Order: sequence, then structure tokens, then C-alpha cells
Amino acid sequence: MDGSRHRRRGDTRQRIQDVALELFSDQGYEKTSLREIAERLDVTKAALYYHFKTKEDILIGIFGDLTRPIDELIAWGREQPHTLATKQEVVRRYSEALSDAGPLFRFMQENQATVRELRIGEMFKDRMLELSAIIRDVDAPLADQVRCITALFTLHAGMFALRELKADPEDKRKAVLEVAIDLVTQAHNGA
Amino acid sequence: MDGSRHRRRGDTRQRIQDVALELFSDQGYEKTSLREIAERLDVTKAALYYHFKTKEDILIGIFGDLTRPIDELIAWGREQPHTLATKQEVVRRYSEALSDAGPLFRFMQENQATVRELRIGEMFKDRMLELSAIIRDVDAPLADQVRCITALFTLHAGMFALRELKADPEDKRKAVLEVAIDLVTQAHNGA
Amino acid sequence: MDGSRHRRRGDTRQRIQDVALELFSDQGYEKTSLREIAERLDVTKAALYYHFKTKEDILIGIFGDLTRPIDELIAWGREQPHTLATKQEVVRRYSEALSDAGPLFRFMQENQATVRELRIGEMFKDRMLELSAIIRDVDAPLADQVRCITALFTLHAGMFALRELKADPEDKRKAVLEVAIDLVTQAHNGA
Amino acid sequence: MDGSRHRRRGDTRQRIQDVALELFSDQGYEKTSLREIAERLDVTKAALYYHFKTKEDILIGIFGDLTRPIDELIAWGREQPHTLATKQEVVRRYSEALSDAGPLFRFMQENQATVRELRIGEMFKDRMLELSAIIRDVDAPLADQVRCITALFTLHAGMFALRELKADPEDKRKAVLEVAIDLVTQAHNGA
DNA sequence: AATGAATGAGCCTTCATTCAT
DNA sequence: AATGAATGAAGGCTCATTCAT
Repeated sequence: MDGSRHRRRGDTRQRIQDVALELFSDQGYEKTSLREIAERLDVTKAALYYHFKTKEDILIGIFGDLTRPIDELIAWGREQPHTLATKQEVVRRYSEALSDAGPLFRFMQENQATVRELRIGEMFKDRMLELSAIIRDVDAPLADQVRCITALFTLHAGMFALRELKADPEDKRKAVLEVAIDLVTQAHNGA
Repeated sequence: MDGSRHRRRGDTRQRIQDVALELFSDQGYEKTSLREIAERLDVTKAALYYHFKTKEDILIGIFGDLTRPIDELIAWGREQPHTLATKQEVVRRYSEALSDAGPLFRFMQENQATVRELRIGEMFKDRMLELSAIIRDVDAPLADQVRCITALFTLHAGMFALRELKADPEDKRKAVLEVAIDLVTQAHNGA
Repeated sequence: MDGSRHRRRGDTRQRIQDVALELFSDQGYEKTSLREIAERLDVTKAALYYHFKTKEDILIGIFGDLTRPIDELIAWGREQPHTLATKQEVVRRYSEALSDAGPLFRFMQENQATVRELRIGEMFKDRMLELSAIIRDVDAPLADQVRCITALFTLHAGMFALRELKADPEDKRKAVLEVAIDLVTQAHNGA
Repeated sequence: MDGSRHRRRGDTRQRIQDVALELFSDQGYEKTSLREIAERLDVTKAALYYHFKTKEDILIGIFGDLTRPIDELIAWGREQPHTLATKQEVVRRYSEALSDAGPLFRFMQENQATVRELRIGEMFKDRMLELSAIIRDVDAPLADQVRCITALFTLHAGMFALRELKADPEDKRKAVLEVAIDLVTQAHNGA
């Protein structure tokens, strides 16, 4: 018992999300049709509608699932003092959280125009603002604020923007993290 | 005489590109239909096809037109010595070139998933690689290379990623430029 | 109960093929639009695409269905000895098979230019070659080979080319068959 | 003087017909667009409309030009006595006339569905009826009438239907002619 | 004798979605 | 938990044709 037929039971929802995320981040949201997702899963389009109300809902589901660690990070960060150590720790943890949700963030990064018009656009923006509020100092010089935002941005873009750079992925992640922490540190210490 | 009706003659091609760029960068490439472009110009869809062979061709036309200054910058940069001054100057000039082609780069940034599958994807990537080859040192530590790429990236994303930051646009542009030059400088001087 | 509404269920695929064949052979393939087919069936164009992947696929479906008897004839003919009796029998049976698939062959006959560029062009040619290989003697004088091919051709064209000839259809069919058998017989017996 | 620029003058009409016939008979009438014809001639579509009122008019022009010898043959045949010798001569001459207008007849043969709906459909049918009236005996047995029509038909189809038959084209033409004359002769002599 | 610019109609196809079963 | 059948809307594109110049 608990064979593959059983395991599949109740699994479909998750499998839809997995396949959808893969396709969305590979080809973009608009270019990925529900037909394509259904075919990959060997079910009918109608089956998708049993599990999700709309195409956008699939995305929202994915987002909700993969975003939880980041919500927790934000909650944690808010209660810490505004020290450099906190900021560095937030960046460090964020980098980790991102690497788990890699494809989702690649998707967000590469489909901003689309995302902006969907509900997750707002959700995402909210989280970014919260995060940057922890790292950034509202009264700091503009350039320092740019540094902080660039730090977050670099973490997001990191892996994909650096595709052309031949190097070990883990080394790249560390290098990106180093640059991000550096930026935040410089921002904290003033121009 | 020579009124607006006359001025319009021969202008259509340019007007198509203008409207198309506006819509593409506002709503994304896929979400912008040729019908929409045509309606805004008060011509038929078929008229667009008189001037451009495909939808993608419209984009290629825009890209070609707006990208010329950057091509010139690359040509110039290649012939300069690999000094810090050169690198800084390239970044400075690039920042200027970008501000002219603002909407196009916003479009590229926000529609990466789409762009990747179009021919301009390659064109764009080529230019990025050339530019980064001028700024970057292939033998430098990974983190420094990341700094250089982040610098370019920051210039691109600059204006749009900072939309939430309330400040004078020109001030923001300067702040972004400062951070970018800083990154290149740090990379040049070693970790 | 089990009224026409119910009978219609599951019938759609066949009904599409029927209407399509009628229109294709009346007006030609290119001149028949999917809109027209859909309207006749009182469904939407999209419904056609539920049942067939492309316009060409509709034709392929028809061809496959109506062509089976001919495939069987070819299979049978191949295993017979190369006698005159066999050849005559093949012609006789072919004439019968054709009269069932009348409209399809009229279509093939009258849309050769189109058919040649579609996949069924090849399929059709293959069958013709197989059939003629059974009837024809590769070493016979050219004129005799022409007789055999003309025989097949006459059967195809028969009904449509003779439209102007006022006579009972069944009589015409017999006359055509007689001429075809005659041609094959003459070819077999030598010039 | 009388250089190629001069020779081209007034030549365009003919060149249009030449290219059009080539394309029509290669790809079919519907599948050949005026754009394609214009491009091949390196003129604009509008230029075609200077010489011909419609697409169909181009075809009518071609038909009129290439069909003149056949009109003359019909006129000649009508005044001859209804002897076997006359019939054979008509077939012989028709075969010759056809070989000059090869591509046109290939076109007629392969685009019957289209041609039927155009004005040349009627023109063509008229000529066929006239010709067959010369060869055929209205009171003869049906099979003999079929023989006569098949004879004409064989001449038309001859070259294209026999494409698969590997042999010298001139030999094929002679073989086809032989079969056609044979058919007419058999018809004349009675079953 | 021919072009440049445009149109209106229509084409094949795809998509997200619905609903009875 | 999922399917089969279908829809309405729209999309990109092509075509024959027109007309002022």
C-alpha cells in the first residue's frame, strides 16, 4: 500500500504547481498554455480547473508556498534592532531563502511586465518594500539607499544574470552574497 | 499647406515604432496586440504589415534605432586602454545612452522571458558581453567580476527598480551612476 | 428518447468529415474555410480544433477512412499471380471501391495542385504506384504501360469528366469500366 | 538602341503572364499570390494592376494567348468530313498544340476545382465540347463515346500523370498519342 | 508605366474557460 | 477526482484590390 497510485492521490495539485513553475520560468507565463501543462501531466485541461480556479491561481498557489520562508524572515527581521549585524544576517538568510525558490524568482525577474498586472505583483512588491525597509535607512543619502536596493536586486538577478560567467554555481552564489553584503555594509557605514 | 496631414506621410513607420515601444514597455510584448497598436494610430492592422514583416520585426526596428549609440560606445571602448579611467568613462557614457533609450531598456528588463526567445535576445546579449568585456577583468576574483556585471545591471534596472523611492529622477540617476562607478572602481582596485 | 440530440453526441467528428468532404470537393480545399464548415454544422470553429489538429488533418482523416478498401485491394492484388484475369479483377474491384469514395476522388482529381503539397499527396501517389505496379508490366512497350495508367486514370476521372455526357450514371460507370478493362487487356496481350 | 531597356518596354505584360503561368502551374492558382508574382518580376503589386484588371484577368490573358492554335484546329475540324482520317488528324494536331501549351494544360488539369469557378472554366469546357463533337459520334455506343473522351483526356493528362514513368519525354508523347489515336480508331470502327 | 501606402475581409489557429457527466 | 465536448474572444498574418501621385 501507499504505492505510486496511492501516492499520486492528492498529489495532483502539487504536481500541477511543479510543472507549471517549470514551464512558466522556462518560457514565460503568457507563452505557457494550460494545454501544455495538462499534457505534461497527462491529464486534461479540465482537471486543472478542478484544482485551481484560474491560470493566475496556479501562480498564486506557487507563490504562497515558496514565499513562506521569506515571510518568516521578514517577521524576524522586523523585531531585531537596526544594527549592521542584523542587516547582514537578513541578507545572508535572504540569499538562502532565494536559492530554495530559485525558479520562482527567476520567473519573477524575467516576467515583470506580466507579473505587474497580476495579483502576485502586489504581493511581491509588498515583500520587497518590507525587506528593504529593514535593510535601508530612510534618511541615508540616496546613493546608500540605492546600494541597499541594488543588494537585494543583485541577489535576485544573481544566478541568471551571471549565466554567461563560467564558474561553479556555488562559488557564484558566494560571490554574489559577498557583493551584496558589501553593498549593505558600505551603505550602513555611510558614503 | 504641408499641414499635419502631409507631415504624416512617410512618418507612419516611425509612428508605429513609437506607439509600439510605448505599449510594449507598458504592458509587455505578448499582451500588446497589433490590433491595439493599429487602433492607436488609427490605421488598420494590415497597414502595420506594409511597414514591417512581422510583429517581431517592429521590435527589431526599434532596437536597431535606439541601440546605435551603444554600438558606438562599444566601438570606442574597445580601442581604449584597459585603465580605470576608461572603465569609469564607459559606465558614465553608458548611463547617458541608456537614459535616451529608457523605455526600451525597461522593456528588455521586464520582458526577459519573452526577449530571450526573440532575435533581439541574442543581439542584446552580445552587446552586454562586449560591454562587460571592456569593464571586467577575466582573471579578477569572481566577486569583482560580479561587481562589474552588477554595475551594468544596476544601470539598467536603476530607474524602474527604484520607482518606489521617492526622489527627484535626476538625483536618482546620479545616485545610480555613483554606485555603478563605485562598483567598477572597487573591482578594478581589487577586493 | 435517444433522440437526435443524443445521437449527435460523439458524432461530431464524423459529421465534420462529411461536411468537409462535401465542401472540399465542391469548392476546392483552399476555397473552403473552416468558418464555412463550422457554420454548416452549427458549431464554432474552435470545436473543429477539438476534433482535428489542423485543417489538413481533417482531410487526412477523410482519406484514411475512405481509402481502407483500396489498401485491402492492393494487399490482395499483390499476392495474386500476374495474370490477365488478376489484372481485370483488380480493375473491376477498383472501380467499385472508387464509386464508394466518389467525392473524395473527385476532390483528389480536381485539386491536384493543392493535394501535391499536402501529406495526402504522397499517400495517394504511393497507392497509385502500387496499383499500377500490379497492372502494368515494367518491360512492356511504353504504349502498353501508358494504356494501363490511362485505365486507372479513366476510372478516376470517369464520372466527372463525363458529366456533360447525358446518360444513366450506372450505364456510364459500366462503360468506363469496359474501356478500362479493354485497355488493360490490350496492354496485356501486347500492342 | 533597342537595348534591354527598350526591349523591356511593352514587354512587362508578357513577362507577367509568363511568370504567372509558371507559378500558377507549379503551386496552384490560389496558392500563388500577386505579391509573389510581383516580387519575381521585381515590380510592385500595383504594377500588375496597371496591366491587368484582376488576378483572374491575368489567367484569361494567358489562356487567350495559348489557346489560339486550338481554336484554329476546331475551326478546321468543323469543316472536314466526319471520317476516321479527320478524327485521327485532329487528335494528332491537338497533341501538337498541347505540347506548346504544356504548362497551361497542366495547370487546367491540376486546378479544376478552381478553374471551374473562374470564367476560363466555361471557355475551356466549350472548347472541349467542340473538340469532342468532332471526334465523337453522338449515336455511337456509350463505351465508344467514353473512348473518345478518354482519348482527349489522356492527351491532357499524359505528361503529368506519367511523371513517374521513367522514359524519354518525346517517346512518352508518342506513346500517349498512339494510345489516343487507337482509342479514337476503335471508337470509330465500333465496339 | 509604375509606385507607395493603405484597406477590408478573411484565414488558420490558440487560448482560458465552462459545464454536464 | 477528472473527462469530453464545446465556446467566445482574440491573435498574427496574408490577400486582392484601390488610388493619389
